[in-house]
Amino acid sequence: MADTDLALLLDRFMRRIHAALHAKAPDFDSDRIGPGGAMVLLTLADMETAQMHELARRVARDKSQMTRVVQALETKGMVTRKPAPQDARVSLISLTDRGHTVVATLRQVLAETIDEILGPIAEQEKRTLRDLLRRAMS
Amino acid sequence: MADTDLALLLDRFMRRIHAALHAKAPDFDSDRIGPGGAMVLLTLADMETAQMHELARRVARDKSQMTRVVQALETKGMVTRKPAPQDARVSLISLTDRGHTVVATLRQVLAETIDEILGPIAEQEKRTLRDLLRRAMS
DNA sequence: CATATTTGTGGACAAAGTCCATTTATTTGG
DNA sequence: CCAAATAAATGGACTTTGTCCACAAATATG
Repeated sequence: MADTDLALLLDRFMRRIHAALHAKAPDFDSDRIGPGGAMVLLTLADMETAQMHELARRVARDKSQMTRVVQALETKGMVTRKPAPQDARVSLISLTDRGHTVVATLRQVLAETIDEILGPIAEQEKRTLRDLLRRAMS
Repeated sequence: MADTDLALLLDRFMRRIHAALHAKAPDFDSDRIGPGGAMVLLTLADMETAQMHELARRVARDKSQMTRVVQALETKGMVTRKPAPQDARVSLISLTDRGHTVVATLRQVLAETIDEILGPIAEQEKRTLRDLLRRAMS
């Protein structure tokens, strides 16, 4: 029942992350990847290659919006899109070299930011937190 | 370093919550409170009465946007705004009876939703999760 | 008391999200 | 084997959120 608070906490957490990124990352922001683009890039880094609808499902965004986000990332040279051999309907998205570079710096800034936010809790607990979320979100 | 994943996990979590609310809550949605409005209402329920800028800080939104959100909630009869006695600049926001009712149903739906999402993890662990977040977010 | 600072509001614009229709491929079941 | 259903991706049109800036009014400060 007090689970309700979780929503507030999560919301605040995400917003703090975004605010911090916005404030501290000139690189990140000069590329004009938004939070949306960033999530897609990070997800792609995990998946190596993905179809649009997989991607949309994973980051929980509308597929039409995913089209636009990916298009934006493509014109910035961070992802490529090529047709799948077995199924002509699907496009396979993957990171370019530039994309990987961006992900690397993005990860670094993100890690710093999250570390700051998670200052009050111990190293061990962070691991617990991550594991719990991972299990819940799988 | 692998903290990075946390951002993805949190993002997915929040989006799942929003999607679920959007899908399952006719009440919630017929009132046309958005996610933003909902967060404000929940926060207000915790604070009992709050100044605009406090509220804005707590839910991590721009103050000008907070103005608009609160105005919207006010015209829906969920919050009231009255000038503070000691300082004529500030308005004190608080929930109306209707606001409390909405918060109650909102909490219920939210709790269900989160419970579904957190299905994979145990009761005890949920408590841990909540505590960790609360400590980090304070 | 002049000057900063704080609080809230509003305008104008940019970004994100939502819903619906459409096109092109692929399955499916009769 | 082929109509009909389904799936993948895109685009249009619109609403909601978010951001940045300027400003008015009240209060704090030196």
